[in-house]
Amino acid sequence: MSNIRTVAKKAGVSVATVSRALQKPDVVSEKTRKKVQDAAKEVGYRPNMMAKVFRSKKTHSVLALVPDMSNPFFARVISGIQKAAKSRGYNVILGNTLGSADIERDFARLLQTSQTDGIIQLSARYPLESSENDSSNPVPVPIVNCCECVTDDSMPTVQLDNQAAGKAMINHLIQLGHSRIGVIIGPPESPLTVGRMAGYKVALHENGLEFDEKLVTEGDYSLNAGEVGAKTLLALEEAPTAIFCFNDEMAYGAMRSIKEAGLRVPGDISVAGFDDLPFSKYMEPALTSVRQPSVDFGDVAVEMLFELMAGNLQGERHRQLEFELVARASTGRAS
Amino acid sequence: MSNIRTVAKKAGVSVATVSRALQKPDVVSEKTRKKVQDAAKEVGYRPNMMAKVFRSKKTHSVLALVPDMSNPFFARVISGIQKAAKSRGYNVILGNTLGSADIERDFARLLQTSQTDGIIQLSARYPLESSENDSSNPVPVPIVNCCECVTDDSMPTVQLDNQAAGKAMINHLIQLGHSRIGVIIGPPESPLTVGRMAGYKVALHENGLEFDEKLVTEGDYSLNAGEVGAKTLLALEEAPTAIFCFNDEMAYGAMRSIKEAGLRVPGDISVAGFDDLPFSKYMEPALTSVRQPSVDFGDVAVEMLFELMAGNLQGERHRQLEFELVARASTGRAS
DNA sequence: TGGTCAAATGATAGCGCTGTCATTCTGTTT
DNA sequence: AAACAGAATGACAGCGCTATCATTTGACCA
Repeated sequence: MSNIRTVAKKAGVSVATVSRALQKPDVVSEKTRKKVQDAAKEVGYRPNMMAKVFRSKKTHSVLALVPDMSNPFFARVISGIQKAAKSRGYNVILGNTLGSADIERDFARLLQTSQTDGIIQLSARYPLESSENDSSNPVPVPIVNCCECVTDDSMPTVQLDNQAAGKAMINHLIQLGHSRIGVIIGPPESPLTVGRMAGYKVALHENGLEFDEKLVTEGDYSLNAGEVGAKTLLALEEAPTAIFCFNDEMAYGAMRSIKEAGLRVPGDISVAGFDDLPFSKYMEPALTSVRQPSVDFGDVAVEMLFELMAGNLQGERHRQLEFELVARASTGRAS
Repeated sequence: MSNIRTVAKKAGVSVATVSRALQKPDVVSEKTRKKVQDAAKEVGYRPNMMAKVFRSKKTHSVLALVPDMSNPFFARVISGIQKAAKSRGYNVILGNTLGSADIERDFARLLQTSQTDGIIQLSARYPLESSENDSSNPVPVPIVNCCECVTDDSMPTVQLDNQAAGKAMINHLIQLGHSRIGVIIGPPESPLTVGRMAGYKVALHENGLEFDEKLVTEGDYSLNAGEVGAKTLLALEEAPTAIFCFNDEMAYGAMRSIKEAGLRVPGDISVAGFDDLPFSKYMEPALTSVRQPSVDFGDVAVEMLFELMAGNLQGERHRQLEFELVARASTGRAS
């Protein structure tokens, strides 16, 4: 393996000049630059990036912490992250945490051991031990939260206005004449769930409707959870005429249960989701949902992370992206 | 940031001993080990992994090259890769190539610049320039192909017997009485497509059926491609009574087109997919498909890659995983 | 021609760690 | 007690590169 010294010898210049010619071409004369480039090509020089990383203390990589890679929504966010990172010459290290705080911490340690320059966290937790979050630390820890909000206000986030989104969807259903609206929520402690639930309650309240706790079922965002949740809601004495699921996959599962029970969507019961996955408009009937700008999430998160890493996070610490209510055939007038 | 020297000083030993105490605890006495560990904790020592990587020439990371992250099948394979890698103390760098050979090469260069120890390639191409594939190179380049096969026989692969799988599905349809079976294939040059098509033809031939080129449509594995492909097939003078899509997403799209045309699945036309995504059994009707052991793919690929990196790839260069035909409601007797 | 200044280049230290080899310590055997 | 083996530790070079500072070169003008 040829190194920088080989090239220097070949080109008849110093190693420093080789380094400069290759890293900041504008500070060497055109003649030497050419000489160095030719020499490099001739000896098949490939810079040892690890040496560079070691010396320059920049790994040029970011860590993406994601609870579940095979969740299509996250997959899309990640692909946005990766694209944005790549365009800045950065690599993405994948941290599939399976929702475990231990695994998260484990991965986050990559930051402390100089293996990554920053972290984008897709779940609601601050991934480092709190001792590391020491506010006495003058340098901000380069971590950005994406899609989820965190209670810890100091952590920069890019997120949706989940309350507004929840409210918008419930309003949509109320306008269609529904008054008993079931919800299949995510983990109750998640800020995301809390936000959407708040929107749910506000919308009910503003329309003079009572909140009924029995209409709230908990799920884990899986197809199966939607199936089970819908069954639970259908079994109620006063079953809802509409079900709002906190992600599309649960909505798919819910629709399955409803059809199995011999009911029609939306004839007998309306179903709405959240995320608006590409598949949702292919559902039968096509699913009403709240579109999240998944790829943009990745984009903005990377942008914020870079500002943070550069030490000049300008503007909002908490940025909000726009959602869009996409009304399709799965929601209709209350029967 | 405290370094190894700080710890050495604190513990009253040499830096070499600190390194040993932390990296290979069994070669130092229990007393010093304890001393070092305490000192390390006291000064908050975090080893600089980049220095270690640089020095030891092992990045402890592998690159996963994937054409499309948001394809659920790939997402699952990747999550298998990441899990297997992590269990060996390795990180996964994500290379979303969007199918572009240039981007692939770009990423693959991480190998040549010592930024990664090995590559798992999820598409059919050899990612490096062919000059790098020089067989005169005594050290095998640590690249494993996963899910796709490659024509280049020298590249280790883990794959399905696509021909057998294609044949099995066609046989299933023939047994149901279908004789005009449409297919929506992937990129025609892909070995994966070639294999499944070969199975298609063999099954036809063995059952005394004619191959009709008009029944073959090309797609790009997207929902939309399935939709378009099915429309094309339905518009044929002699439309097929069954459609076999080379992945599940295209099957979802196809089912949509069929229903839109006022036909029923499987009453008027049967539909089958490939991959058996978790969602497929939630489809209405539930989709008949070929199950691929997606997570296992990742597992085995990592295992092979490690053997390769250790320089002792034992056993088969081309490993095969078992598929399973999952017959569900979307395929039925020919009308 | 000589002086001045900026541009270009060279020389060199050292990033934090590990691998190698030399040295010291420990316990056992004669 | 001497001899010795093996375990434990120390000393130190150096991985390939970049950052820093020193030096040289070249352009320009008085």
